[in-house]
Formats: sequence, structure tokens, C-alpha cells
Amino acid sequence: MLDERKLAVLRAIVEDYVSTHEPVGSKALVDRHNLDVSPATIRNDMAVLEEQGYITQPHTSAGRVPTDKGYRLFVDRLSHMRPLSAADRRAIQTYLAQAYGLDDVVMRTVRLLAQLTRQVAVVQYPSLTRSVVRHIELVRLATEKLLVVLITDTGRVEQRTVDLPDPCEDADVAHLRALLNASLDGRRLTEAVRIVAGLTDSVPPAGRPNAAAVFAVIMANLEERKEERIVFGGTANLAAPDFSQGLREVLQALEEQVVLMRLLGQASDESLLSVMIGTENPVEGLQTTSLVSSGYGSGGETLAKLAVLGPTRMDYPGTMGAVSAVARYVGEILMES
Amino acid sequence: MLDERKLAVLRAIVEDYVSTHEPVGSKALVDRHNLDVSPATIRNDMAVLEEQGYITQPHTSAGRVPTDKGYRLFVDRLSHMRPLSAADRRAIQTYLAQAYGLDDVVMRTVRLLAQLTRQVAVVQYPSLTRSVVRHIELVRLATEKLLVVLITDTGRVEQRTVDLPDPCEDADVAHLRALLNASLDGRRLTEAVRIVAGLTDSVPPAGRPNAAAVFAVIMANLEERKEERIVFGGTANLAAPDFSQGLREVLQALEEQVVLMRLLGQASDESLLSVMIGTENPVEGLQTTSLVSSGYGSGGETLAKLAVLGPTRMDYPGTMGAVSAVARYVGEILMES
DNA sequence: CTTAGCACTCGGGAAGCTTGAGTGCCAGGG
DNA sequence: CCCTGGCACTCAAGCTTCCCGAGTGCTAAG
Repeated sequence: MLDERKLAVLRAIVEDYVSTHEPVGSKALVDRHNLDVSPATIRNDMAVLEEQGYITQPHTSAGRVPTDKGYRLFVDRLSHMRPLSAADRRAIQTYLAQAYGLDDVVMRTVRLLAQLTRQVAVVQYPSLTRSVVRHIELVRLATEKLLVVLITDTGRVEQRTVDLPDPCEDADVAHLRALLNASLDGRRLTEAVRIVAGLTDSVPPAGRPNAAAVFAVIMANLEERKEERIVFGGTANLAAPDFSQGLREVLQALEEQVVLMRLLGQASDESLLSVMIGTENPVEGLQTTSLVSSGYGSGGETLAKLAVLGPTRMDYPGTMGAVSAVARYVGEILMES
Repeated sequence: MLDERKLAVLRAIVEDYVSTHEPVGSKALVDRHNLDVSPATIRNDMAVLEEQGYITQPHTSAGRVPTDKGYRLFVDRLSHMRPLSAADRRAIQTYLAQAYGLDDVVMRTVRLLAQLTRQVAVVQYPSLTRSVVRHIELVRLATEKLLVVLITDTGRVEQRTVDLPDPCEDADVAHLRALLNASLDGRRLTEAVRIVAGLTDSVPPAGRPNAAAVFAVIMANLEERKEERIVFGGTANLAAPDFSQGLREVLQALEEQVVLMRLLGQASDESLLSVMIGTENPVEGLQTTSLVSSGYGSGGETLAKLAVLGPTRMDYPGTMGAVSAVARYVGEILMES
């Protein structure tokens, strides 16, 4: 259907358009790439490509611009991800290695991605559900108020306050703490939920109302947190003067945690690199953008996803390289800490 | 110098310009406000106001626009903060009351401010240095690696990992934990630094290298965290079509923690409401914006600041009312939790 | 199948024109 | 002395017109 040269033409159009941001014409193509044919030939090829929906012209007497379908073909068959330079890799490693605590890792990752790609970076916190309970701490804030702190092996710290039905003593708290840690330490969070549910019987009857309140909070924390936190940055990169259109929508979408969740959810389910282009995107308002995402995690497991969001006319090979590299390094860092 | 009517004219100009976003002329002024004089008279007043630098005209044959100096006078002497409606107040209270944990309070505050004012909200995390140690938790992640978690009375949880020089046992950790909590519980963080510094002697010689490492991290955490974390949101409100200019600079400034710190630092030192207008602002790139900020805190103390950032042509009375109300309610919530 | 040639299209920039909101100034009136 | 009506003046913004040239599709020849 599309012979070798037509594919080359499409590739050239995408590359030129990405770098110039202007519709590309047949003459310019022949000049800038060494296709050994005349502009007229290219025009014929372009006509075919347009007929098949890979490119389009903004208006009659203008050059061609890739369509979403065109970008898709480009990404799937006409390009490979471009690895980062050695210098970049080293910079990533040292910058991430300086992080202390999970929050800092996530923040640094966002900055890194945004800077490397000059686009918007989106990073999801490592999922709780796949990780393991490292420790549970109870702190008495008042006679009828506790702070519950849950620490996981990924370094994540979750906190919530609990209002108790009855007053309590430090001794009660210590007892409860011991019980919880004995039962939950080292368990995966999914198991932990079940264990906590059956724990009330182990508590002396007098303390049960309070214990129940604490357990409820812990279970809620473990279960309901499917909606994980998502952080983004690099929005300044959206303000490139040629992308002012739809900017408001994009910013709005980014600020809606739920929308971001949906977005990342639809992206590749596995740790593979995935690319969503323009209208493939389920989120209204982001249909002029593309999302390059990847899972990341420590060990073999995918804990969460990170992504880069930019206009459909983005440098796919470079962005893919950056996303993939950062995902790998973040995974390594999480392993260590 | 400026008689009563000239001030009224200035006030009217600011109000009209803020609501229409267009230079306001003498005729429109007389029509929309019931000044009982003719346009010609207003023109004379305007000439004086312009001469004194309170207003300016973008070009000859156009209406007048307030200058920064004009806004300043307006804020200082011609307007009062407009309290929120009862409904808004109730909404704020219930929304904030649903928050669990400090992170959630801060996040909700940002959303609230951004929505109420339809501008960018900036919230600083409550300062560590003024709060009190509630609990310190040590968790052994590996034989030579600890997680230190510091919990303060404002509900803030700080975490860092420590690499130990020597291997350690759970018993050592428990001992150290007991020592730390016994010494630090209930102390203000400023005191705590000094106490930790003198604590090495209380540790058996064998454990000193490890203890020293832990102490160092705690002290660093307590001391160096002058640079607090700052969160912002509502950037979508910047994309109003008439403010596209300088948007990039503003977004860039917002993403620089350091810049934001400087900005809030320069704002009112006390819990009072403070307004910085346009070029009064020390940060380059934010000189077309105004910042309405206020301290907030629990009890009598100011723990941190929050602010709203928007174009100089903002609704000052309304914004001031929102900022002030939110600051108060956040303070209350922090008291309780 | 490729190429050169050619007529055609049409967005965008430059130039000219009109419009009208808004001004400054002046002279007269309370 | 301050206010007012009148009047001439200015100039940004919008509209029309014009032109240019990049880029196209088509056709006929190699």
C-alpha cells in the first residue's frame, strides 16, 4: 500500500514539522532530505498519503501537516526511541541519588522529566496496594485523638487522624501499636486489609470501640487509596507562544487528579513505554496533546506510572528516550531506599 | 491635594477597569456611577490624577487605566475588604473539616483559594521551626539503614532515610527511639536542635557512631528546613485570554520554590493581610501581577503564609476577603488536628 | 513511474480608509 | 473659582483592498 519512499516522505514530514512547526511543502522536503526525486514526485506521494489520512493541509495552498494517524504510524514503524546522552544519564543518576524520602524522589523526577523534555511531566506516586507494610505508628495527640502513621517499604508515609469514641491512655496505645505491628509487619497491603478486619477479637473488650475506630481508618487508608496522588510540573513549557490555544483546557485537566488518573489508567497497562496521540486520548481538552508514559517500579513490579505530556507535534523519539530512562532510574532509586 | 471627588473618580476608574478590562473614559464614568458632574469636569480631575501618576492612558484617544500607584491608593484608602457570603463561609468550613492529615489540608486550601478567587493560589506549609515535637519514630529498613520519621503537633510528618556506619539490631533502635522521645517530646523544634546536639553522651559508646548519624539527620531536618515547601494551584485561571502575555514568566516563577519563598518572605512579616502590587513585587516576571497574602496559624502564632496571585487588575476587595477568611479557617483547622 | 511546466488557490502581510471613543482646551455661566 | 457645553483633534481598531508567493494539482512528455 505504502511503498518505501512514501514512508520515508511521511517520516520526513513529521520530522520537519516537529522541528519547524510549520506546514512542510514538497520543495522543502526534497531540499532538506536527500530524496533523489523531484518535488512533483513527492507531491504525488503526498496526495496518496493525504488520501489515506496520514497527512492533511491546513488550507489549500499550504504545505502538509501530519494527522494523528500519521504520528501513530511514525511512532509505531518509522522511528525508534533516541537514547539519552551519557552526560544526561549521569546527571539523572546523581540528581536522583541526592533525594531523601519519597516525596523528594517524586519531586525531583518531575523536574527532571520536565527539563529533559521541555514539556509537562506527570508522575504518579508509587501505589500503596502493591507494597509492604514496614511499620505502623500510633501517636496520641489528645485523650480522644490519635494520629495513625503507616510506613511502607517504598518509603511512603501515610498519615491520618482518628477521633476516638472513648478516652484512652498511653498504655492502651502502646498495646494497640504492638498488636498492629506484630500482625502486619512485612505483609502486602492487600493482605493487611483482611488481617486488620479480623483483628478486633484480639483486643480486650474494654478497648474494642477505640480499636475499631483505628482499624477502620487503617483499612480505609489501605483500601480507598486506589486514587493515588499525582504530581505534575513544567507547565511553563506549555506557554510556548504557538501553543496558546487550548492551554486553559490543558491546565484544567492537569489540576484534576481524577482526570489524570483516568489518563494514566488508559495508558499502557504494563511497564512498557506507551504513547497516546491526540484524539486517542480519552480526556477532553487533551486531544491536541500526546502522552508518552511508562510504568516504573522496583524489582520486577510496576508500582506506578510517569509520563510526559506535550503537543502532538512533539519530538517522539527524544521524549520516549527520556521517559524510558527516567523510569528506569527512578525504579533503581526506589529499590535502594 | 486630591479632594474628595478626585478620589471617588479614582475609585470608580479602578472598579470599572477591573470589571470591564478596558480603559475607562470620562463619559462612561459619569454614566455608570452617579457622580453629579459633567464629563468635562471628570476629564479635568483625570488630568490631575494622571499628572500625579495614579492613572495613565495606553495611547492618546483612549480611556484611562490605573497605574500601580493608583491601585496602591485604592487598596490603602479607597476600599475595604469585602467579606465572603455566609454560604461561602460555610462551604469553606465544611470542605476544610473533611481534610485528614496536613497534606490534605494544604491541598484543599489551595483548591479553595483558587476557586474562590478564580486566580492562582499559593500556600506555604506550616513552618516546622515554631511547632513542637510530638513523636519521633525510627524504623529499621535494613541492617545499616534507618528511616527517621518526625511528627510535629501541626500534623506535619517529615521523613528521611539514614545510612548507618555500623550494622544495628532492633534493640539498639528501640533504645535510641526511647531516648529520643523521652528527650524531645513536647519540645519546640528550636530547642530540640540543641537537645539533640548534647545527646550523644547519653548513648553507650558502642552505639555512638550510629547514634551520631541519626542525630545528624534529625538536626539537619530540624534546622535546614527553613526553606519550606510551597504548593500552588489554579494556574488554569491564568489562561484567561487577555492575560496571555507574560504567562510563561509567571508559570516559571511559580515553579521555582526559591522564588516563591522570596516572594512570600517579602510580603507582610506578620499575620496581617498584605498586598503587593505590580512593580512593588521583587520577583522579575511577576511585575504585572499582584499578590494578596496573609499569615495563618493556630493559636496566636503565625505558622506560615498563604496568598493569591493575579493580574494587577484584580478584584482587590473580594480577593482580600477570601484570603483573610481562608487564612482564619485554616488556622482553626490546624488547631483542632 | 517520474519529471518539467503551468495555471490556480488562498493565507497573510502591507497599505489605505473610515469610524468613533476619548481627549484637551476654551469661553461662558453660576 | 469651579463647572459646563462645545469643538477641534488624535489615534487605535477594524475593514477593505491589493498583492505576493509558497504550495498545489494536473497534464503531457520522457
